[in-house]
Parts: sequence; structure tokens; C-alpha cells
Amino acid sequence: MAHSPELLKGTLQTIILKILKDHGKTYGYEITHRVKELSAGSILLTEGALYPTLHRLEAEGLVKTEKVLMGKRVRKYYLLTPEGKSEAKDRVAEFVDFIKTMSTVLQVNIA
Amino acid sequence: MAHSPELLKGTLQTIILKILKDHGKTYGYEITHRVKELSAGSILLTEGALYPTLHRLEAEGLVKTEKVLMGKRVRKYYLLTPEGKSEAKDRVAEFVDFIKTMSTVLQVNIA
DNA sequence: TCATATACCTAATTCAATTAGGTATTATGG
DNA sequence: CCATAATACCTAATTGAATTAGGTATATGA
Repeated sequence: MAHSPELLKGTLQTIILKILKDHGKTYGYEITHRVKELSAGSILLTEGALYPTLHRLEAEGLVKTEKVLMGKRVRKYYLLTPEGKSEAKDRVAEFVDFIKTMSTVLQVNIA
Repeated sequence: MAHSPELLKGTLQTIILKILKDHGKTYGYEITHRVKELSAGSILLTEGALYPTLHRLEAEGLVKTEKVLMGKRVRKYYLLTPEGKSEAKDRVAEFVDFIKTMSTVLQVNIA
């Protein structure tokens, strides 16, 4: 079911950037649920990992935020900046490249 | 050329176990060169990463060592224990599973 | 009313990997 | 013949992303 968390390291930013690119503005809690759904439950992005990563991406200028009042609760949407969009594309391409290399090194067929 | 080192995190043990499984007994310096060659220069496994990992695998009982005297120099071969062989298989399978999941999440085709 | 879900967050810790060395032997080009 | 590169082992200190383990508050369904 769930993957070894070791392998997930280094992929969190890529996942989040891609989610934001495909889905447009998304709030934090929603991101964890989208990842869980897309991965059929095998990638469980905890909030302790999510929020620091989002804040890091924001500090790097790759995402920006919009606060929306929902009843008495403030919901914070995250969305890509233009640089974020470009970076999302690059990171995904890099990941594809990486798994191609790894497939060769590990001598496995990805079909 | 070289990949973002972030993505490599968590894959080092898998790479090393697979090299030892395919190649049989191999010494440390040789492992770095095999990985570099197999990856066409895009995975540069430094010795600072390699040796601690090999020692960790040894402590976990997945690899054992054989010292061979080459002239005045001691060469230390690393080879899989039976548990290491089994673990190598499992780790590679896990990695394949992981990239399948990631392909879905990132919506990319691996061909 | 009480647990569960929603929704944001952070502080402390962990631990693999990076950086930056150290030591010594063996080949090789000028 | 000598200096440099290549071979070959290693470790200590640091980094930094992720994990663990919380905290706060609102909304909802049984």
C-alpha cells in the first residue's frame, strides 16, 4: 500500500508544483487529499511535511497565496507564480529523466 | 547531465544492492565507477555517500565483506548475504512500484 | 454532545547525504 | 626521475528536508 517514505524524499516539491499547475489554486488540506486520491492511497502527504514545503516554495517565489474567508474560517489558497509554472514543468521533466536513468541503472523495464 | 541530487535521496541503498546483486562481489571504488558508467555520467555516487551506506548495509546484515591483498594495498570486496539478495529484489520492486505511482500522480508517460 | 472531519500551523528531532577533508599505494606522461 | 593523476580506503562535521508530535479552532453528523 504505502511506499517506503525514503523514496518520496526529494519528490515533495515536484508533486506539489505539479498539483498546483494542473488544478490551479488549491488549499493545503485539499492538496493532501488530491495526492492521496491520485496515488490510490500510497502517497500520504502529511501536513507536517506539506506546510513547511509550501512555505518554502512561497519564500522561493514559486507559489503565492490568496486568503478567502469561508464562514469564520480563513482558507488559504496556494497558486503558482509564472516562475512556479516554469519550474513545475522543469521539475517534472527532470523527474522523468531521473527515472529513465534509474531504470537503466537498476535494469528494469517500465511499461 | 547530472541529476538534482534531491531525487537521488533514498535510492542509494537500492542502487548499491542491485549492483551487488548483478555483478557479484564488487569493491567500493568500483561501485562508484559502475554507477557512473551505467548512468552515463548522470549519477555521481561520491565516496562520502558510498562508504557510510555500505557500512550501514553491512551493519544491517545485507552485505558482508572480503578483504583481498592486492600488492601492498588491501581491497575490500562487498557482497550480498542471502538476506541482502532478497532485500535487493524487494527494493527494486518497490522502486518500480513507486515510479508507477509517481507517473500517475505527475500524469506523465514513461515509455 | 461528542467524535470526526476540516483547516491552518510550528517546534524538536532524526538521519541520510553533502562537504570537506585524511591516508596511502600505484601508474603515467613529460 | 619526479610530479601528477588515478586508485582505494575511510571519517567527522554539517546540512536540511522530512518525521514526529504536537497546538488551535471551526464545522458536522450520529
